[in-house]
Amino acid sequence: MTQTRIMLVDDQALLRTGFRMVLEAEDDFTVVAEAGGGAEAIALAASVRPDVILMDVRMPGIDGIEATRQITAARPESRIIILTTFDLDEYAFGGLRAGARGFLLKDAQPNELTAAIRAVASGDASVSSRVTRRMLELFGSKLPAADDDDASRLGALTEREREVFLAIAEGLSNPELAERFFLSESTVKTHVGRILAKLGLRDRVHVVILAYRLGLVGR
Amino acid sequence: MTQTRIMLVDDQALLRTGFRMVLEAEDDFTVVAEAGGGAEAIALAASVRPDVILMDVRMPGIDGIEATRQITAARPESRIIILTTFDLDEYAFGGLRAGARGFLLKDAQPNELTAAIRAVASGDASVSSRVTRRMLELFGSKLPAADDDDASRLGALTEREREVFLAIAEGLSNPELAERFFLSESTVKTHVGRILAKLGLRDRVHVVILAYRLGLVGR
DNA sequence: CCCGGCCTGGTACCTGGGTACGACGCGCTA
DNA sequence: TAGCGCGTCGTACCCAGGTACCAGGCCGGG
Repeated sequence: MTQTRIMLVDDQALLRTGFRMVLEAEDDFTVVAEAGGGAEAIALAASVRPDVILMDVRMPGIDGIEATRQITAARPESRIIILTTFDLDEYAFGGLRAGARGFLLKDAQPNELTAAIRAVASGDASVSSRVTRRMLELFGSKLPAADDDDASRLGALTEREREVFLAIAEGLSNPELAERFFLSESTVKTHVGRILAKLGLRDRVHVVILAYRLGLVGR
Repeated sequence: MTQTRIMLVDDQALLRTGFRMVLEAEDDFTVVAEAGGGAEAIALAASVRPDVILMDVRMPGIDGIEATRQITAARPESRIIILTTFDLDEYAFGGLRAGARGFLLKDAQPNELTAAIRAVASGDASVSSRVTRRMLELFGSKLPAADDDDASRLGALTEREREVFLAIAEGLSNPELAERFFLSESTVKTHVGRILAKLGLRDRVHVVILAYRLGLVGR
Protein backbone atom coordinates (compact mmCIF):
# COMPACT_ATOMS: atom_id res chain seq x y z
CA MET A 1 0.00 0.00 0.00
CA THR A 2 1.28 3.40 -0.98
CA GLN A 3 1.87 6.08 1.54
CA THR A 4 -0.51 8.92 2.27
CA ARG A 5 1.21 12.21 1.56
CA ILE A 6 0.32 14.84 4.12
CA MET A 7 0.76 18.58 4.35
CA LEU A 8 0.60 20.47 7.64
CA VAL A 9 -0.67 24.02 7.71
CA ASP A 10 -0.38 26.00 10.91
CA ASP A 11 1.34 29.20 11.84
CA GLN A 12 2.79 27.59 14.95
CA ALA A 13 5.89 25.71 13.96
CA LEU A 14 5.86 23.93 17.27
CA LEU A 15 2.48 22.45 16.66
CA ARG A 16 3.51 21.40 13.19
CA THR A 17 6.50 19.48 14.46
CA GLY A 18 4.34 17.87 17.12
CA PHE A 19 1.92 16.62 14.52
CA ARG A 20 4.77 15.63 12.25
CA MET A 21 6.22 13.41 14.93
CA VAL A 22 2.91 11.73 15.54
CA LEU A 23 2.30 11.20 11.86
CA GLU A 24 5.78 10.06 10.91
CA ALA A 25 5.43 7.34 13.52
CA GLU A 26 2.88 5.74 11.25
CA ASP A 27 4.54 3.97 8.39
CA ASP A 28 1.75 4.64 5.94
CA PHE A 29 2.02 8.38 6.47
CA THR A 30 4.57 10.81 5.21
CA VAL A 31 4.62 14.52 5.78
CA VAL A 32 5.57 16.05 2.48
CA ALA A 33 5.13 19.72 3.27
CA GLU A 34 4.58 22.27 5.97
CA ALA A 35 3.10 25.71 5.56
CA GLY A 36 2.93 28.52 8.06
CA GLY A 37 0.23 30.49 6.31
CA GLY A 38 -2.62 30.34 3.87
CA ALA A 39 -0.81 31.72 0.87
CA GLU A 40 2.06 29.34 1.35
CA ALA A 41 -0.39 26.49 1.77
CA ILE A 42 -2.12 27.28 -1.50
CA ALA A 43 1.17 27.41 -3.34
CA LEU A 44 2.48 24.20 -1.82
CA ALA A 45 -0.77 22.38 -2.38
CA ALA A 46 -0.43 23.11 -6.07
CA SER A 47 3.23 22.08 -6.31
CA VAL A 48 3.59 19.10 -3.98
CA ARG A 49 0.01 17.86 -4.38
CA PRO A 50 -0.52 16.22 -1.00
CA ASP A 51 -3.27 13.69 -0.44
CA VAL A 52 -4.38 15.10 2.85
CA ILE A 53 -3.98 18.57 4.28
CA LEU A 54 -4.29 19.33 7.96
CA MET A 55 -5.38 22.93 7.98
CA ASP A 56 -5.41 25.30 10.91
CA VAL A 57 -8.28 27.75 10.93
CA ARG A 58 -6.66 30.81 12.25
CA MET A 59 -3.55 32.16 10.64
CA PRO A 60 -2.12 35.53 9.76
CA GLY A 61 -2.82 36.59 6.22
CA ILE A 62 -5.04 34.20 4.33
CA ASP A 63 -6.89 32.10 6.89
CA GLY A 64 -7.56 28.40 6.80
CA ILE A 65 -11.06 28.77 5.45
CA GLU A 66 -10.10 30.85 2.49
CA ALA A 67 -7.13 28.62 1.83
CA THR A 68 -9.44 25.61 1.96
CA ARG A 69 -11.79 27.24 -0.48
CA GLN A 70 -9.04 27.99 -2.96
CA ILE A 71 -7.32 24.64 -2.67
CA THR A 72 -10.46 22.57 -3.02
CA ALA A 73 -11.48 24.70 -5.98
CA ALA A 74 -8.15 24.24 -7.70
CA ARG A 75 -7.48 20.69 -6.67
CA PRO A 76 -10.38 18.71 -5.19
CA GLU A 77 -8.21 15.59 -4.94
CA SER A 78 -6.55 17.07 -1.88
CA ARG A 79 -8.70 16.19 1.09
CA ILE A 80 -8.61 18.83 3.75
CA ILE A 81 -9.11 18.37 7.45
CA ILE A 82 -9.83 21.49 9.44
CA LEU A 83 -8.00 21.78 12.72
CA THR A 84 -9.24 23.91 15.54
CA THR A 85 -8.58 24.34 19.20
CA PHE A 86 -12.20 24.79 19.94
CA ASP A 87 -15.02 22.53 18.93
CA LEU A 88 -17.26 25.07 17.35
CA ASP A 89 -16.75 28.28 15.57
CA GLU A 90 -18.01 30.02 12.53
CA TYR A 91 -14.74 29.56 10.74
CA ALA A 92 -14.88 25.86 11.21
CA PHE A 93 -18.34 25.48 9.80
CA GLY A 94 -17.27 27.81 7.08
CA GLY A 95 -14.47 25.36 6.46
CA LEU A 96 -16.85 22.50 5.89
CA ARG A 97 -18.81 24.74 3.58
CA ALA A 98 -15.57 25.65 1.87
CA GLY A 99 -15.00 22.05 0.96
CA ALA A 100 -13.16 20.53 3.89
CA ARG A 101 -13.72 16.82 4.38
CA GLY A 102 -12.88 16.57 8.01
CA PHE A 103 -12.90 18.45 11.19
CA LEU A 104 -10.66 17.77 14.12
CA LEU A 105 -9.72 19.25 17.43
CA LYS A 106 -6.08 19.95 18.03
CA ASP A 107 -6.22 18.13 21.31
CA ALA A 108 -7.48 15.00 19.62
CA GLN A 109 -5.84 11.74 20.57
CA PRO A 110 -3.20 10.48 18.14
CA ASN A 111 -5.37 7.56 17.16
CA GLU A 112 -8.26 9.90 16.44
CA LEU A 113 -5.99 11.91 14.23
CA THR A 114 -4.63 8.98 12.30
CA ALA A 115 -8.08 7.49 11.98
CA ALA A 116 -9.43 10.73 10.60
CA ILE A 117 -6.63 11.00 8.08
CA ARG A 118 -7.11 7.43 6.89
CA ALA A 119 -10.82 8.08 6.65
CA VAL A 120 -10.59 11.14 4.47
CA ALA A 121 -7.74 9.65 2.47
CA SER A 122 -10.02 6.79 1.54
CA GLY A 123 -12.71 9.19 0.54
CA ASP A 124 -14.81 9.29 3.67
CA ALA A 125 -15.55 12.35 5.72
CA SER A 126 -14.58 12.57 9.32
CA VAL A 127 -15.89 14.92 11.88
CA SER A 128 -14.93 14.92 15.50
CA SER A 129 -17.66 13.32 17.52
CA ARG A 130 -17.74 16.26 19.87
CA VAL A 131 -18.28 18.52 16.92
CA THR A 132 -20.96 16.29 15.56
CA ARG A 133 -22.70 16.41 18.86
CA ARG A 134 -22.42 20.17 18.94
CA MET A 135 -23.74 20.47 15.45
CA LEU A 136 -26.71 18.36 16.32
CA GLU A 137 -27.35 20.41 19.38
CA LEU A 138 -27.06 23.64 17.51
CA PHE A 139 -28.77 22.79 14.30
CA GLY A 140 -31.09 20.13 15.54
CA SER A 141 -34.67 21.07 16.24
CA LYS A 142 -34.36 21.13 19.96
CA LEU A 143 -31.41 22.12 22.01
CA PRO A 144 -31.36 20.77 25.55
CA ALA A 145 -31.33 23.51 28.13
CA ALA A 146 -27.72 24.35 28.60
CA ASP A 147 -26.53 22.60 31.71
CA ASP A 148 -24.79 25.05 33.90
CA ASP A 149 -21.38 23.49 33.56
CA ASP A 150 -21.78 24.32 29.95
CA ALA A 151 -19.18 26.99 30.28
CA SER A 152 -16.71 24.20 30.76
CA ARG A 153 -17.06 23.60 27.05
CA LEU A 154 -14.73 26.49 26.74
CA GLY A 155 -12.13 24.11 28.03
CA ALA A 156 -9.37 25.69 26.06
CA LEU A 157 -9.74 28.88 28.03
CA THR A 158 -8.31 29.60 31.42
CA GLU A 159 -10.55 30.77 34.23
CA ARG A 160 -9.75 34.41 33.68
CA GLU A 161 -10.24 34.12 29.96
CA ARG A 162 -13.64 32.56 30.52
CA GLU A 163 -14.69 35.52 32.63
CA VAL A 164 -13.50 37.93 30.01
CA PHE A 165 -15.16 35.90 27.29
CA LEU A 166 -18.53 36.17 28.97
CA ALA A 167 -18.08 39.88 29.58
CA ILE A 168 -17.23 40.45 25.96
CA ALA A 169 -20.43 38.65 25.09
CA GLU A 170 -22.27 41.22 27.16
CA GLY A 171 -20.97 43.84 24.82
CA LEU A 172 -18.32 45.42 27.00
CA SER A 173 -15.58 47.43 25.33
CA ASN A 174 -11.97 47.00 26.32
CA PRO A 175 -11.96 49.98 28.68
CA GLU A 176 -15.15 48.63 30.25
CA LEU A 177 -13.58 45.22 30.67
CA ALA A 178 -10.58 46.84 32.30
CA GLU A 179 -12.86 48.66 34.69
CA ARG A 180 -14.92 45.63 35.59
CA PHE A 181 -11.98 43.39 36.27
CA PHE A 182 -9.66 46.05 37.68
CA LEU A 183 -7.11 45.47 34.97
CA SER A 184 -5.11 47.66 32.70
CA GLU A 185 -6.31 47.90 29.16
CA SER A 186 -3.08 46.22 28.10
CA THR A 187 -3.95 43.16 30.09
CA VAL A 188 -7.44 43.16 28.73
CA LYS A 189 -6.09 43.22 25.23
CA THR A 190 -3.80 40.36 26.05
CA HIS A 191 -6.72 38.29 27.31
CA VAL A 192 -8.94 39.20 24.39
CA GLY A 193 -6.22 38.35 21.93
CA ARG A 194 -5.63 34.98 23.52
CA ILE A 195 -9.32 34.21 23.57
CA LEU A 196 -9.66 34.99 19.90
CA ALA A 197 -6.61 32.91 19.08
CA LYS A 198 -7.69 29.92 21.14
CA LEU A 199 -11.22 29.86 19.82
CA GLY A 200 -10.25 30.67 16.29
CA LEU A 201 -12.42 33.72 16.12
CA ARG A 202 -11.78 36.85 14.16
CA ASP A 203 -12.95 39.56 16.51
CA ARG A 204 -15.21 40.26 19.47
CA VAL A 205 -18.27 40.27 17.27
CA HIS A 206 -17.78 36.59 16.66
CA VAL A 207 -17.25 36.04 20.35
CA VAL A 208 -20.72 37.41 20.96
CA ILE A 209 -22.21 35.22 18.27
CA LEU A 210 -20.53 32.13 19.61
CA ALA A 211 -21.64 32.87 23.15
CA TYR A 212 -25.24 33.22 22.09
CA ARG A 213 -25.12 30.16 19.89
CA LEU A 214 -23.80 28.11 22.76
CA GLY A 215 -26.43 29.55 25.02
CA LEU A 216 -23.79 30.81 27.41
CA VAL A 217 -25.44 34.19 27.74
CA GLY A 218 -28.83 35.72 27.40
CA ARG A 219 -31.00 33.31 29.36
CA MET B 1 -51.43 74.49 39.80
CA THR B 2 -47.86 75.39 39.04
CA GLN B 3 -46.27 74.56 35.74
CA THR B 4 -44.01 71.62 35.08
CA ARG B 5 -40.62 72.86 34.00
CA ILE B 6 -39.14 70.71 31.25
CA MET B 7 -35.72 70.37 29.69
CA LEU B 8 -35.16 68.77 26.29
CA VAL B 9 -31.95 66.95 25.54
CA ASP B 10 -31.26 65.79 22.02
CA ASP B 11 -28.54 66.51 19.56
CA GLN B 12 -31.08 67.08 16.82
CA ALA B 13 -32.36 70.63 17.10
CA LEU B 14 -35.23 69.80 14.81
CA LEU B 15 -36.53 67.12 17.10
CA ARG B 16 -36.21 69.44 20.05
CA THR B 17 -38.34 72.14 18.46
CA GLY B 18 -40.89 69.54 17.47
CA PHE B 19 -41.20 68.38 21.04
CA ARG B 20 -41.16 71.93 22.26
CA MET B 21 -44.16 72.81 20.12
CA VAL B 22 -46.09 69.84 21.37
CA LEU B 23 -45.26 70.58 24.95
CA GLU B 24 -45.83 74.32 24.85
CA ALA B 25 -49.31 73.63 23.58
CA GLU B 26 -50.09 72.30 27.04
CA ASP B 27 -50.63 75.12 29.46
CA ASP B 28 -49.22 73.23 32.43
CA PHE B 29 -45.93 72.62 30.66
CA THR B 30 -43.11 75.00 30.00
CA VAL B 31 -39.84 74.18 28.29
CA VAL B 32 -37.18 75.91 30.31
CA ALA B 33 -34.09 74.58 28.59
CA GLU B 34 -32.73 72.71 25.64
CA ALA B 35 -29.44 70.88 25.44
CA GLY B 36 -27.74 69.39 22.43
CA GLY B 37 -25.38 67.14 24.34
CA GLY B 38 -24.76 65.34 27.57
CA ALA B 39 -22.29 67.78 29.05
CA GLU B 40 -24.58 70.69 28.29
CA ALA B 41 -27.48 68.79 29.78
CA ILE B 42 -25.64 68.16 33.03
CA ALA B 43 -24.70 71.81 33.33
CA LEU B 44 -28.17 73.06 32.54
CA ALA B 45 -29.82 70.57 34.85
CA ALA B 46 -27.77 72.00 37.68
CA SER B 47 -28.50 75.63 36.84
CA VAL B 48 -32.09 75.72 35.65
CA ARG B 49 -33.25 72.77 37.76
CA PRO B 50 -36.02 71.41 35.56
CA ASP B 51 -38.72 69.14 36.95
CA VAL B 52 -38.64 66.76 34.04
CA ILE B 53 -35.92 66.03 31.53
CA LEU B 54 -36.56 64.36 28.21
CA MET B 55 -33.27 62.70 27.45
CA ASP B 56 -32.14 61.26 24.17
CA VAL B 57 -29.99 58.17 24.44
CA ARG B 58 -27.54 58.68 21.71
CA MET B 59 -25.56 61.85 21.48
CA PRO B 60 -22.04 62.85 20.60
CA GLY B 61 -19.80 63.27 23.61
CA ILE B 62 -21.45 62.26 26.84
CA ASP B 63 -24.40 60.06 26.00
CA GLY B 64 -27.84 60.13 27.54
CA ILE B 65 -27.18 57.28 29.92
CA GLU B 66 -24.10 58.80 31.44
CA ALA B 67 -25.82 62.18 31.60
CA THR B 68 -28.76 60.53 33.35
CA ARG B 69 -26.47 58.91 35.82
CA GLN B 70 -24.73 62.13 36.67
CA ILE B 71 -27.87 64.22 36.84
CA THR B 72 -29.82 61.82 39.03
CA ALA B 73 -26.81 61.50 41.27
CA ALA B 74 -26.47 65.23 41.66
CA ARG B 75 -30.10 66.14 41.66
CA PRO B 76 -32.62 63.32 42.11
CA GLU B 77 -35.52 65.78 42.10
CA SER B 78 -35.19 66.01 38.33
CA ARG B 79 -37.18 63.17 36.85
CA ILE B 80 -35.67 61.89 33.66
CA ILE B 81 -37.49 60.25 30.79
CA ILE B 82 -35.35 58.37 28.33
CA LEU B 83 -36.18 58.89 24.69
CA THR B 84 -35.28 56.40 22.05
CA THR B 85 -36.15 55.68 18.48
CA PHE B 86 -36.21 52.01 19.07
CA ASP B 87 -38.07 50.16 21.75
CA LEU B 88 -35.25 48.14 23.13
CA ASP B 89 -31.58 48.60 23.43
CA GLU B 90 -28.90 48.16 25.98
CA TYR B 91 -28.49 51.86 26.46
CA ALA B 92 -32.13 52.29 27.25
CA PHE B 93 -32.14 49.66 29.93
CA GLY B 94 -28.94 51.15 31.15
CA GLY B 95 -30.85 54.39 31.41
CA LEU B 96 -33.41 52.90 33.72
CA ARG B 97 -30.60 51.48 35.76
CA ALA B 98 -28.97 54.89 35.72
CA GLY B 99 -31.95 56.38 37.43
CA ALA B 100 -34.36 57.34 34.69
CA ARG B 101 -38.01 57.32 35.69
CA GLY B 102 -39.54 56.92 32.31
CA PHE B 103 -38.95 55.48 28.95
CA LEU B 104 -40.56 56.68 25.77
CA LEU B 105 -40.34 56.17 22.07
CA LYS B 106 -39.71 59.21 19.96
CA ASP B 107 -42.63 58.33 17.76
CA ALA B 108 -44.99 58.28 20.70
CA GLN B 109 -48.31 60.05 20.30
CA PRO B 110 -48.48 63.52 21.84
CA ASN B 111 -50.95 62.36 24.46
CA GLU B 112 -48.62 59.51 25.40
CA LEU B 113 -45.85 62.00 25.80
CA THR B 114 -47.80 64.44 27.92
CA ALA B 115 -49.23 61.62 29.98
CA ALA B 116 -45.77 60.26 30.62
CA ILE B 117 -44.48 63.65 31.68
CA ARG B 118 -47.37 64.23 34.05
CA ALA B 119 -46.85 60.76 35.45
CA VAL B 120 -43.19 61.17 36.25
CA ALA B 121 -43.72 64.76 37.40
CA SER B 122 -46.15 63.47 39.99
CA GLY B 123 -43.67 60.88 41.12
CA ASP B 124 -44.80 57.84 39.16
CA ALA B 125 -42.75 55.94 36.66
CA SER B 126 -43.82 55.59 33.11
CA VAL B 127 -42.61 53.09 30.65
CA SER B 128 -43.88 52.72 27.13
CA SER B 129 -46.23 49.80 26.95
CA ARG B 130 -44.34 48.41 24.02
CA VAL B 131 -41.21 48.51 26.07
CA THR B 132 -42.93 46.92 28.99
CA ARG B 133 -44.11 44.17 26.76
CA ARG B 134 -40.63 43.70 25.40
CA MET B 135 -39.16 43.61 28.84
CA LEU B 136 -41.61 40.99 29.91
CA GLU B 137 -40.83 38.96 26.85
CA LEU B 138 -37.14 39.28 27.35
CA PHE B 139 -36.85 38.93 31.05
CA GLY B 140 -39.94 36.89 31.73
CA SER B 141 -39.62 33.15 32.18
CA LYS B 142 -40.98 32.22 28.82
CA LEU B 143 -40.73 34.07 25.60
CA PRO B 144 -43.30 33.24 22.95
CA ALA B 145 -41.70 31.89 19.81
CA ALA B 146 -40.86 34.91 17.78
CA ASP B 147 -43.55 35.38 15.18
CA ASP B 148 -41.92 35.67 11.85
CA ASP B 149 -42.95 39.25 11.25
CA ASP B 150 -40.82 39.93 14.26
CA ALA B 151 -38.33 41.72 12.11
CA SER B 152 -40.97 44.37 11.67
CA ARG B 153 -40.16 45.37 15.21
CA LEU B 154 -37.25 47.11 13.63
CA GLY B 155 -39.76 49.61 12.37
CA ALA B 156 -37.38 52.47 12.50
CA LEU B 157 -35.18 50.87 9.89
CA THR B 158 -35.66 50.96 6.16
CA GLU B 159 -35.77 47.76 4.18
CA ARG B 160 -32.15 47.96 3.19
CA GLU B 161 -31.05 48.76 6.69
CA ARG B 162 -32.96 45.77 7.99
CA GLU B 163 -31.08 43.51 5.59
CA VAL B 164 -27.79 44.98 6.66
CA PHE B 165 -28.78 44.72 10.30
CA LEU B 166 -29.36 40.99 10.01
CA ALA B 167 -26.13 40.49 8.11
CA ILE B 168 -24.20 42.35 10.78
CA ALA B 169 -25.77 40.02 13.29
CA GLU B 170 -24.27 37.13 11.36
CA GLY B 171 -20.89 38.58 12.06
CA LEU B 172 -20.03 39.99 8.67
CA SER B 173 -17.38 42.68 8.48
CA ASN B 174 -17.91 45.78 6.39
CA PRO B 175 -16.01 44.43 3.39
CA GLU B 176 -18.05 41.25 3.63
CA LEU B 177 -21.27 43.21 3.76
CA ALA B 178 -20.17 45.14 0.70
CA GLU B 179 -19.53 41.89 -1.11
CA ARG B 180 -22.81 40.29 -0.14
CA PHE B 181 -24.94 43.24 -1.14
CA PHE B 182 -22.83 44.38 -4.08
CA LEU B 183 -22.18 47.73 -2.49
CA SER B 184 -19.15 49.88 -1.95
CA GLU B 185 -17.70 49.87 1.51
CA SER B 186 -18.66 53.53 1.76
CA THR B 187 -22.30 52.70 1.33
CA VAL B 188 -22.04 49.92 3.82
CA LYS B 189 -20.59 52.31 6.34
CA THR B 190 -23.39 54.73 5.70
CA HIS B 191 -25.96 52.03 6.37
CA VAL B 192 -24.20 50.74 9.43
CA GLY B 193 -23.89 54.22 10.83
CA ARG B 194 -27.55 54.93 10.31
CA ILE B 195 -28.55 51.65 11.89
CA LEU B 196 -26.49 52.39 14.97
CA ALA B 197 -27.92 55.88 15.20
CA LYS B 198 -31.52 54.79 14.78
CA LEU B 199 -31.33 51.97 17.25
CA GLY B 200 -29.22 53.87 19.70
CA LEU B 201 -26.45 51.31 19.69
CA ARG B 202 -22.77 51.92 20.17
CA ASP B 203 -21.23 49.54 17.69
CA ARG B 204 -21.83 46.37 15.73
CA VAL B 205 -21.19 44.24 18.77
CA HIS B 206 -24.35 45.62 20.32
CA VAL B 207 -26.20 45.01 17.08
CA VAL B 208 -25.38 41.34 17.41
CA ILE B 209 -26.52 41.27 21.00
CA LEU B 210 -29.77 43.01 20.21
CA ALA B 211 -30.47 40.69 17.32
CA TYR B 212 -29.98 37.64 19.47
CA ARG B 213 -31.97 39.06 22.33
CA LEU B 214 -34.87 39.73 20.01
CA GLY B 215 -34.53 36.29 18.55
CA LEU B 216 -34.07 37.68 15.09
CA VAL B 217 -31.18 35.38 14.33
CA GLY B 218 -29.81 32.03 15.29
CA ARG B 219 -33.03 30.27 16.19
C1' DC C 1 15.29 24.17 42.96
C1' DC C 2 13.96 25.35 38.54
C1' DC C 3 10.48 25.14 35.07
C1' DG C 4 6.10 26.13 32.97
C1' DG C 5 1.43 27.96 33.11
C1' DC C 6 -1.15 31.88 34.26
C1' DC C 7 -1.96 36.60 35.12
C1' DT C 8 -0.37 40.82 34.77
C1' DG C 9 1.63 44.86 32.35
C1' DG C 10 3.93 47.66 28.72
C1' DT C 11 5.21 49.51 23.88
C1' DA C 12 4.62 49.91 19.17
C1' DC C 13 2.12 49.38 15.14
C1' DC C 14 -1.69 49.10 11.82
C1' DT C 15 -6.27 48.30 10.27
C1' DG C 16 -11.14 48.13 10.70
C1' DG C 17 -14.87 50.51 12.10
C1' DG C 18 -17.47 54.59 13.25
C1' DT C 19 -18.26 59.62 12.39
C1' DA C 20 -19.01 63.71 9.77
C1' DC C 21 -19.41 65.74 5.86
C1' DG C 22 -21.19 66.40 1.07
C1' DA C 23 -23.13 64.72 -3.30
C1' DC C 24 -26.13 62.55 -6.92
C1' DG C 25 -30.09 59.94 -8.95
C1' DC C 26 -34.42 57.91 -8.34
C1' DG C 27 -39.37 57.68 -7.39
C1' DC C 28 -43.23 59.29 -5.08
C1' DT C 29 -46.33 62.80 -3.57
C1' DA C 30 -47.99 67.32 -2.35
C1' DT D 1 -42.64 71.35 -10.06
C1' DA D 2 -40.65 71.25 -6.02
C1' DG D 3 -39.75 68.71 -2.52
C1' DC D 4 -38.40 64.46 0.36
C1' DG D 5 -37.05 59.79 1.56
C1' DC D 6 -34.06 56.39 0.17
C1' DG D 7 -30.11 54.31 -1.63
C1' DT D 8 -25.83 55.01 -3.42
C1' DC D 9 -20.88 56.71 -3.23
C1' DG D 10 -16.94 59.53 -1.87
C1' DT D 11 -13.33 61.71 1.23
C1' DA D 12 -11.26 62.64 5.38
C1' DC D 13 -10.49 61.91 10.17
C1' DC D 14 -9.86 59.48 14.55
C1' DC D 15 -9.88 55.91 17.74
C1' DA D 16 -10.99 51.36 19.50
C1' DG D 17 -9.50 47.08 18.82
C1' DG D 18 -6.34 43.51 17.36
C1' DT D 19 -1.43 41.98 16.72
C1' DA D 20 3.31 41.26 17.90
C1' DC D 21 6.65 40.99 21.31
C1' DC D 22 8.63 41.26 25.54
C1' DA D 23 8.86 40.92 30.66
C1' DG D 24 8.05 40.39 35.71
C1' DG D 25 5.65 38.01 39.52
C1' DC D 26 3.28 34.14 41.40
C1' DC D 27 2.40 29.45 42.18
C1' DG D 28 2.46 24.50 41.90
C1' DG D 29 4.63 20.28 40.23
C1' DG D 30 8.57 17.70 38.74
